[in-house]
Amino acid sequence: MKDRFREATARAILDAAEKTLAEEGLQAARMEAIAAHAGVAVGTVYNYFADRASLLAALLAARREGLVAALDGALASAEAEAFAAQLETFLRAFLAHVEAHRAFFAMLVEGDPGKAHGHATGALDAVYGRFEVLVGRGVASGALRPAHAELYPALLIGMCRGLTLREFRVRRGAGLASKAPALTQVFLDGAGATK
Amino acid sequence: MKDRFREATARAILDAAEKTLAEEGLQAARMEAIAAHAGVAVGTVYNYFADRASLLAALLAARREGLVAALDGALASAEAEAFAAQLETFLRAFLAHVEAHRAFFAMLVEGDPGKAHGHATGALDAVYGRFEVLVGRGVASGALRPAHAELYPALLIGMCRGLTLREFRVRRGAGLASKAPALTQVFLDGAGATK
Amino acid sequence: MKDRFREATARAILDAAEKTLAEEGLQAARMEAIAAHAGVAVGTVYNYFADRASLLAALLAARREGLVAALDGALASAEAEAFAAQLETFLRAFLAHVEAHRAFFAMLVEGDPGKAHGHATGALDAVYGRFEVLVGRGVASGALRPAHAELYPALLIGMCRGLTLREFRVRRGAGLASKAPALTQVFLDGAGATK
Amino acid sequence: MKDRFREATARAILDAAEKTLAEEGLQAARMEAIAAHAGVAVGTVYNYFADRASLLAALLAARREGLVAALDGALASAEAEAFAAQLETFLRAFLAHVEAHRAFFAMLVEGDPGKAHGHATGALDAVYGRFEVLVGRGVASGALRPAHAELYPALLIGMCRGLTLREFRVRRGAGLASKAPALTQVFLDGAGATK
DNA sequence: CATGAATGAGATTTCATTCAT
DNA sequence: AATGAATGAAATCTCATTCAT
Repeated sequence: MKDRFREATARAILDAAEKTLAEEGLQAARMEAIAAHAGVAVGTVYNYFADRASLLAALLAARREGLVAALDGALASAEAEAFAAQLETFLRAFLAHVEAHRAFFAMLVEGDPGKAHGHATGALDAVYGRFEVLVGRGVASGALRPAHAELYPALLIGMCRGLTLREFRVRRGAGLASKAPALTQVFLDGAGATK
Repeated sequence: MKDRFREATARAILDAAEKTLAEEGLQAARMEAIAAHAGVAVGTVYNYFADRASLLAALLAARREGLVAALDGALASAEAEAFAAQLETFLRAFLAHVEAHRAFFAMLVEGDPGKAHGHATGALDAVYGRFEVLVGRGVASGALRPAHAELYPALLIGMCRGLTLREFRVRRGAGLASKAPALTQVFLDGAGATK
Repeated sequence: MKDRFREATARAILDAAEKTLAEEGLQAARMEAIAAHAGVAVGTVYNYFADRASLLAALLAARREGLVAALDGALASAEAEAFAAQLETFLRAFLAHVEAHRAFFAMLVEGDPGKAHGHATGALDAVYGRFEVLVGRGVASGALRPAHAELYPALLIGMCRGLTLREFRVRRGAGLASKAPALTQVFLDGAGATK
Repeated sequence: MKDRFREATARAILDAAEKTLAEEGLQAARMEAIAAHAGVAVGTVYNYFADRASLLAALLAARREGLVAALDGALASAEAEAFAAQLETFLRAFLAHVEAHRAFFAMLVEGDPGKAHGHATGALDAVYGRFEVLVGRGVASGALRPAHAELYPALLIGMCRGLTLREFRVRRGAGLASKAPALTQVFLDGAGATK
C-alpha cells in the first residue's frame, strides 16, 4: 500500500510534467514548474526521478506504453474485420491518443536532432512496429498494394501528424479522431479522381 | 561593397547557426558555438543580431523564404503540365529543401507547443499556402476529388514529414527527393489494391 | 520562524550590498562580490531580489525608510522645545544617519543625472518633506524669517552634504553629528558679523 | 593650424562626452554614444584620448579649469567692493557655471567613493581653495565671524548643491544664478528672526 | 519522505578597445 | 588621420541539483 502511494505520486508527477511541457515547451519547462503543477516540492521530484532526463524518459516510456497498448488493442479487436475497418479502427485509436497526449507527441519530434531524435526515434520504434504489423496484414490480405509498402507506416504516421498540426490552425471541428474515416479513405483510394 | 560584406557575414552567421542547431539542437546550441562555426567572435554575432531569439527568428525567416521561393518556382515551372507531374515536381522541390535544410525543419517543430507552435504555425503559413494553391489547381482541373480537399495540404505535408523522419531510421537510400514519385502515386491512387 | 530567517537573510544581503557599494562603488560592485560579502552564493541573492536593479532599489528603500524614521523621531521628541533646539536635534539625527550609511548617501547622488536623479529625487521626497515640516514649524513659530523659506530645506540638506564631503578631506575630528550645533548656529544667525 | 584643428576636435569630443554623460549617466555613457554625439567614429575618440578614463579625466580637468578661471575672475573683479557684494558675485559665478555644466557637477560627486571620490575630491581642491580665499577675505575684513570659519567653504558649496538639486524638483523659475542674492543674504544674516 | 533555500556551473549579453582598410 | 567591424574579457542571470531541517 506504500507502493501504491509511491506509484500514485510518480504518476502525478508525470502528468504534471506532461502538462508543463505542453504549456511551456520541452526546453523551457523548469523542474520547479513541474513540481508546482504536481503540488509537491522540487526535492520530492528528485526522490522519484534521478534527474530531469530520467523524468522525461519516464514520461516518454509511460506514454509510449499507453499508446502501444491502445494500438495493440485496436489490432486485436479488429482482427476479424475487413482491412479497411481495421485500418480505421487503428487510426482512430492513434489519433485519439495523440489528441489526449498532445504534449507527448510534441516531445516525440522535439529536442535536439542529435540526442532527442535518437531518443524519439528509439521511442517510436515500438509504435512504428504496430504500423508495420497493420501494413503487413494489409499486404498479406491483398488489401494493400505491395509497391511502396515499406513507406506506408511512415506515410500514415506523417498524415496523422499533419492532421494534428492542422488542428492548431483550424480551431473548431469535431476533434482529431473524427478524421479517421477520411484519412482511411484517402490512404486507401487516393485523392486522385477515378478515371 | 561594404553592404555586400555585411550581408555575406550575416548569411555566414545564419548558416553557422543552422549547422550548429543541426549538430547540437535548438536548446543546446550556444551562441559561442554558433560564432565559432561562423569563424567570428561572439560579439560579432551580436553586431548582426540583437539577441539569441532574433538570430533564430532571422534564420527561420531566411529559410522559409528560400523554401517558399523554391515552391513558387516549382508551381510556375510545372504549370502547363498534367497535375500528376505538377504534384511530383512540387513534392520533389519540397523534399529537396527539407533535405538540404534539415535543421530548419527541426526548428519548425521544436520549441514550446504553445508558443513556438504558434510561431511555427505562423511561419509555415506561407508554405501551407503553396500547398493550398497546388491542391486548388488539382481540384479545379478535376484531377483531385474535392471530397476531403481541405485536408490534402496537411496530409501532403505530413507525409513529407513522415518520410523525413523515416530517413533517420533507414540510413541508406537515394535521398528524400527520390521518394517524390512514390509519394505522388500513393497520394493520387491510394495504397489500396484496385478491386 | 522561517520568515524570520528569510528576512534576516534579506537584510544581510542588503547590508552586504551597502558595504560592497561603499567599497567598490555603484558601478564596480559586482553581484558576486555582494553575495560573497553576505556569505552566500550568487543564486541566493537572486532568490531574494529579482535582479541587480531590484536589489539596489530595495537597499535604497530600506535606508530611506530608516532615515525617515529617524527624522520623524527627532521631529516628535523635540516638539516641545524651542525651535533652535528642535533644529539641532533634527540635524544631528540627519548627520548621524548620513554618517552611518555613507554608502546609501553615495547612491543618492550617483547614477545618471537624468534617470537616477529622478530616482534620487523621488527617493528623497520623503526626506525632503521632513525638512519642510521642520521649516514650517520654524516659520509658524516666528523663529524663522519667511523671506526665502522655500529655499531653506534645500539649503539645509545642501549644508549637510557639504559637511559630509568635507569629512573626506579632513580626516580627523569628532564625526559628522558633532557639527550639528555649529550648523544650527550658522543657519539661524548667519556667518556675517553682527554690526 | 593643424594643431588648431586637433584641438577643436578634442574640444568637440569633450563637449559630446559631457552631453552624453548628462543624458545617460557616468556609468551608462558608452564610448560609441559619445563618439556619435561628437559626430565622429569611436576609433577617432581613441586617437585623441588613450582610453575612457583619460577622456573623463580630461573632461574633468577642462571643466575645472573653466570654473576656477571664472571664480578667479569673480574674486578679482569684486576685490574692491564690500564683502557682501564680493560674495554675491562669487556665488553667482559659481551657480552660473554649475548650471551651464550640470554634467560636470554630476561627475564631481558621482563615481565610486573609492576611486572617483578620490578623483573628485582632488579635482575639487582648486575650487575649494577659491572658496577659502573668499572666506579668508571675509574673516580678515571683519565681515565674517571667525567662529566656524573652517566650515564656511563646505557650507557654501553645499548650499549651492542643494539649490542645484532643488532645480530638478521645481521646474520653473529664473535659473540658478538668480538665487545668488538670496543665498548671500541667508548665509550672512541667517534664517533666524532678528530678535 | 517532504521540503524549499542554497548552490554554482554555465549561458547570454555588453562594451571598451583594437586594427585593417 | 578617420572609420567602424571585430574582438573577447567580464558581468548578469538561470536553473538543475543538493541537502539540512
